[in-house]
Amino acid sequence: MLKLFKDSHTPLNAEKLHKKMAGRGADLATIYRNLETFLEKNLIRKVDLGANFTSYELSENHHHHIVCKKCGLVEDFNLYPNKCVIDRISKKILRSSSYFDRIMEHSFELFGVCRKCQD
Amino acid sequence: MLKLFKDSHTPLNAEKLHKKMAGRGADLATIYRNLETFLEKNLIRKVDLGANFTSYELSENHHHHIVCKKCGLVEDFNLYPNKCVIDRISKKILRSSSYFDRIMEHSFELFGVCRKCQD
DNA sequence: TTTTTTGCAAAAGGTTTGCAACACG
DNA sequence: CGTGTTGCAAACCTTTTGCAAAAAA
Repeated sequence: MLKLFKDSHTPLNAEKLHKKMAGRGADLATIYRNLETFLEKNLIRKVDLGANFTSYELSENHHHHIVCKKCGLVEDFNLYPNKCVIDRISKKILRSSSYFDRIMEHSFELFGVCRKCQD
Repeated sequence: MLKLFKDSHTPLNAEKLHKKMAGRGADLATIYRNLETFLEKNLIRKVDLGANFTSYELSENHHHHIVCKKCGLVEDFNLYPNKCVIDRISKKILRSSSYFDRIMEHSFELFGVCRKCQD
């Protein structure tokens, strides 16, 4: 199942994984249980692309996404390789926070309309 | 219902709105329908705080949140008033994008553990 | 044999929808 | 009246859970 993630260039959700595994019979319940396990081991992380379901992707190679609101096209981006823009900003924000002194994760995705859908 | 949003310092979800309206009988279905209407009019926007439900807040006064992963405490932040940090970054990202030349929205939330829960 | 993982079916939880009753212009 | 809004109940969809069968150790 982790291989499916490696072979995919976009985040996957349970449904997509299920389809990709069709034949080698992996039940949806099993998929969800495996996802849970991978999350605990920090092998994957949740990605919210604005849909009514959760997607997942490998934790390695941290990056973010631009999502087309019409067709769902997903493009990765990573301004500075090996160093997330948000980390620098997070530190600044943390200094001005009244209740937190530790940040562990962040969500950051852009939503627009891709060139194809624009026309 | 919009007043409830104005009176709240945190994003609200359908369930919370329902409770706050208890007595003046607003059905959950009605609440969801109203939320949908407000979204279309851009009066409110969706906020994903990592839970299994969607929260909403007024569109005015754009800002983002730090969420405690343990107790759910939400703190707003806004590094530069009236000017979202992300907008500047978005432009840079857009320049390096192969498929997009327009971005309309973004998600950006931080997740950590608040001081109280840290102990 | 003991432990862990799987499939199936049922349940759960949030959200949406159909429809008839109601409110409003 | 005619249009739009509400409540209720049922439906929907994603995700979770119980349990017994199957696989692995």
